[in-house]
Amino acid sequence: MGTDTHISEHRAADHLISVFEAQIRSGALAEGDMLPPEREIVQTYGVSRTVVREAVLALSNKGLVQARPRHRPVVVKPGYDTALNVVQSIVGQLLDQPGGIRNLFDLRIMMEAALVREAALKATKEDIQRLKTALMANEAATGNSEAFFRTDTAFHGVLFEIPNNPVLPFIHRAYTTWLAPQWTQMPREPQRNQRNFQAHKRVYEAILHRDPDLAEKELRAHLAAAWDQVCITFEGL
Amino acid sequence: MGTDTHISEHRAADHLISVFEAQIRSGALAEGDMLPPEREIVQTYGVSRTVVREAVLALSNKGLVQARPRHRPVVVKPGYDTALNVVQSIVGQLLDQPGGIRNLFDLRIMMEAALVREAALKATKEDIQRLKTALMANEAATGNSEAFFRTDTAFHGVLFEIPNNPVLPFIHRAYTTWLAPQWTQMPREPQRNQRNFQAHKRVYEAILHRDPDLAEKELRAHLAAAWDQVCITFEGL
DNA sequence: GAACATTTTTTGTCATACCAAAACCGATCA
DNA sequence: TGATCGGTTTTGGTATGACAAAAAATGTTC
Repeated sequence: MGTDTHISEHRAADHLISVFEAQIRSGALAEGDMLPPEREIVQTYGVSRTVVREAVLALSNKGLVQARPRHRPVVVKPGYDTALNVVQSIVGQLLDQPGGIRNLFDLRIMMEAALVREAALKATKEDIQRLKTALMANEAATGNSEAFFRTDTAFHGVLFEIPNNPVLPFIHRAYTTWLAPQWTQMPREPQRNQRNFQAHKRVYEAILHRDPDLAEKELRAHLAAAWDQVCITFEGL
Repeated sequence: MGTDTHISEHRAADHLISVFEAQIRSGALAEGDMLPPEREIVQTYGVSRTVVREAVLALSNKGLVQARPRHRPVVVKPGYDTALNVVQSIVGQLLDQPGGIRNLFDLRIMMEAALVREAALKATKEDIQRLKTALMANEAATGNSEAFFRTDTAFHGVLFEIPNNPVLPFIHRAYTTWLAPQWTQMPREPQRNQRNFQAHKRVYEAILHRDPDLAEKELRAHLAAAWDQVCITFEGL
């Protein structure tokens, strides 16, 4: 019931954390800056090194600073790049849930179906040109499974870029960085690559003809086939 | 495994972290169990309390244990609930980006447009009944802005439940828990509530008539109006 | 001015100590 | 018997000091 957030009680580190977080967000600590040495923070804020280290560690885990061992922590502006790491760990957790793979895959289908609809309705000439370029690269790579995988994700990536919403490429990156390790070890015969390319081509042509229903249909068929591949590869369903 | 940043150099805490993480995932440490006392871990693994505390803190930040001050950390199985907190912080970061509000709102429009399409095509009788119940509660609350907000999100929540994908309600919760604080302080005259309810009703009826195109159109109109409200409330665009 | 050797910082880790809150336990009392 | 109350033990939060090793800063030599 009680959705936690009982931050009621106070640890000394929490204060330090919020102080630095504010300094980072306000720009007092710019990106690339280094945090002061631990002993200096100790003197400045009158706390023990224990607390300082705890606070810095928390900032590091929050992604606000990047702390390599034996190096001073470096400030990183919170943004899409820093968020990516966290999202990836989230995706990992979601995948561990029962049916996680299927659920995330379904979600991807839903999102990408919506994407091709939008693309069919609102893609600019430049968008379509980029799609075509990606498609041609995809075709050229049907013989090389490794290269085909790259051009495959690139083609889908263009779809995520069309709505001009930076959150979408972000999601795509989070998804593919999970996918990549699993996908690459799947057997990919050239004939299957050829079939996938043809599917991409049909989606592209539906977008070209400004037919959202057809684009969605082709996209869903393509991803359903991809899911079958996944199923065959990982017996676990 | 090392989904994290750089596995380059070794901190002593990293070992402990992976040990406990393995124990949690394998079930050796079940949900609700408490981690051993720090001093016991010290003796077991032959490291200092500094390292133990650092490891526990990291586990806590990872969401694998829930550590209230002065209490023993309690093991939590990674799942949707634990992931929620992290996602909320991510959403916060994304909102801080330039145009973040607009981008996330657009994303929501896109997702929910896809949702009502699916609902119009595949909603069961039970789904439609739940939608109707939520709609009626919504209508009954047009006079009370606070209650209307609750029934409003509940109605949209039902939409996220229809595809039977637990990730979708998860996303909805992450979205609304951000939205709630901002939304509630918006002025909501009953007349505006009435208009929002009518919009909900039109979406519902489109789903009832199995008309995905109309459902999407009504949903987009509804959310576009909602965005105008947001714009009016927060000058910052 | 560049390559090398040396000194100083700074982090990572350990050990110890103390306080206060929590948990534990036994005695008391209804 | 069972609940309550008080004190004792455990345990987490913090402080302090120390040391090794790596990094950074400095100086030295060619």
